[in-house]
Amino acid sequence: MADWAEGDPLEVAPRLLNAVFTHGGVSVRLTEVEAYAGPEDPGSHAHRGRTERNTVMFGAPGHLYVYFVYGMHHCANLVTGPAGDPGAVLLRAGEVVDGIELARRRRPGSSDRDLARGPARLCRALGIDLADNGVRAEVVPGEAPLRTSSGPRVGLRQAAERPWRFWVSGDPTVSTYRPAAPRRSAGR
DNA sequence: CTTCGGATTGGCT
DNA sequence: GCCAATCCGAAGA
Repeated sequence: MADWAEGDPLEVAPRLLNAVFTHGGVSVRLTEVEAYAGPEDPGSHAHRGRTERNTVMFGAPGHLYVYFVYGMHHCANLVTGPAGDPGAVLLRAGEVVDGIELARRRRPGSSDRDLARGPARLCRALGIDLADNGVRAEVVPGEAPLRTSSGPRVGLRQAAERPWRFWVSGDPTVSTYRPAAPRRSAGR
């Protein structure tokens, strides 16, 4: 991997569409991603500065930033830089194009379409967990999609209006958009 | 197809 | 203590 996947995450994110990401014996063609900029992006884990969890985001581009959410799920980002800047792109969904038998075993009961349709599902299908935080990412460019779309990022309460989610228009493996779930107010 | 609520743990204030 | 870059199953249209 090289220059094409490094730099401003807002520029890298659209280029990752149709690229093939391989991990744990499974390959996916990426169909949906989200850009997370540096400390100035209120939606980024890097917004409040460097901590033990997000250290990888502040390191060299080309590595995976993996984190654990909701007490049960993992999500994977490609760190893009630019160097010294904690930019990253969340890998939200893809189509399994190799190693599908292995992916099916990791996600029993799932249809092929749903194997990597969603950031936590993608991690499960590729066998990604915290042990993979900081490892080098294996990504090769693909043909530019005929059409792409962009819109608000999913599940965020901060900076929810920024259209920093990118996907391949009309692709069936793109996850369905859901706004951030409002938290139940106290006392009931 | 849609909406709704529960699961479950680590990170941060 | 509060909350999260989510998923799944159940129930309704």
